[in-house]
Amino acid sequence: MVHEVLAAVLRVRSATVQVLLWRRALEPHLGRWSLPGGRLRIDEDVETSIRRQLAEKVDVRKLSHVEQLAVFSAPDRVPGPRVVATAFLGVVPTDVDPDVPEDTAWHSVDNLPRTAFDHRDIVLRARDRLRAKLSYTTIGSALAPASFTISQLRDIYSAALGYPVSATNLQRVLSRRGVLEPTGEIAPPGRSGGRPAALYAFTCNGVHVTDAFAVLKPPTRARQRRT
Amino acid sequence: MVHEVLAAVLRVRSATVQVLLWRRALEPHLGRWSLPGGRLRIDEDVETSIRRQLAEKVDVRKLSHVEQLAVFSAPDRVPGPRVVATAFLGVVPTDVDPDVPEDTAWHSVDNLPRTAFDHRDIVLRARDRLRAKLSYTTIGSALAPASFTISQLRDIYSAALGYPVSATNLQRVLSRRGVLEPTGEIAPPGRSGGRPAALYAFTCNGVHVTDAFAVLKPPTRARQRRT
DNA sequence: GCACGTTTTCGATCCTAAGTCGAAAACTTC
DNA sequence: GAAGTTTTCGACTTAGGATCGAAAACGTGC
Repeated sequence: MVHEVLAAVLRVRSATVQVLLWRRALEPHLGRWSLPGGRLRIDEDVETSIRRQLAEKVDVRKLSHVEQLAVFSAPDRVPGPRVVATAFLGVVPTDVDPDVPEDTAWHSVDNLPRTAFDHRDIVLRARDRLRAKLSYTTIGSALAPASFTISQLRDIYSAALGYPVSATNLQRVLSRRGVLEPTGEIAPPGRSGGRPAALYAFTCNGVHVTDAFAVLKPPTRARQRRT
Repeated sequence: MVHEVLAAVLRVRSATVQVLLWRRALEPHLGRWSLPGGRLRIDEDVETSIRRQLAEKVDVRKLSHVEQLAVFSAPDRVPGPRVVATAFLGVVPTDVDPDVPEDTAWHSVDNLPRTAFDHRDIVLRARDRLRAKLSYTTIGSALAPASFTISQLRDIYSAALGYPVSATNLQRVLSRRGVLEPTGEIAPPGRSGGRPAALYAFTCNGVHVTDAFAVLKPPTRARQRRT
């Protein structure tokens, strides 16, 4: 049984969430758009494999985040011999613009072209995962550049979530969680003036779940009553 | 490449979280405890497969919940030919006690016996997933019986989370979310007296994420400012 | 029958943290 | 210097979880 790895690599650009797709040059589904990936080799685990294939095929070496999404295993998901796929969610920061080959391009996830196989399902699943994780993890740090103004960060969050976000609230929520800190630098004001914005950066390296997002927390003052 | 499906089936019993394991009768790792599961057949997807194998092997037909956990794919995770595993989290309510074969038994996840391969990692991952999901989904309905008192539910949550939970708070949190409702019936008081408890039931069928657990919510009054 | 222990239930209060608003600050261009 | 822009910050409101204690409803023992 063949096992393949696929990745929905997402980024935020021009106020939309985009996914990296490449146009199939072979049957079946010639001309349709599909996710990068390929066969799992015998000597690598799935995460190593997807990182290798992304680096080889589409020149995305500096993904800011990669995580498992789900296994897609419907027997007829691709024509011909059985192929089980492990799908990944990948994230690229807004400021990097990796060179991509001729046959690949970024597409808005809200306006996908004709996709191959079950890849549309995978893309939408990846988008939903990203949105959900913005609430309770530091995955925003994978979307944002190394340093940014609060307005820029608000635009990223707004685009990823699909609705307007308050800059004031965003700053307070992230600051309270201790994942945001000012760099001390100041960004030059825009062409139309306005107060120069302070630059911020995420304090965390990597994406992790924020503690204290959970409900039904453990008791604060350890009363050792028998429940 | 061989693909197998495995399940960490969890339940709460005697104030602990337990997992269903069976004792290997073959080499390698003869005598160690391992997760139920087996090979993926050519004509079934992974979820169909794990449900079939659980029903066949350990007589667990009425799982209250099943979900994908992760893919385990280290090249050397099992000796011999390569085997990639899709791991599942399964849940059984506290009140049912399925017949299990001779060579299987429930073990506390906090005190696991000698386990085979990477199955210990899978069990611990399943436990963590269960704990996290108690916060923001209705997975508690999969742990609990069809009807229960608040005290019983508190004991289930306390055991699953590993720390004492307030019955008052638990009831209010679940009620506010609209997933808990009184059945109208009354449970008989215990041997030592006490006010008889009202019986409750979950209003939801199946496990789903509670909306309104998210932070950075969409604006309530749709101000259409250009953000 | 009545005091006592037990368990459940419910209201009241506290507190943390998110959502909202508006004014002040700091720049631009005209 | 006046007007327009954008950022920043404090103050307030609101929501919802955490905690406490009293009242309710039962049994038991004297």
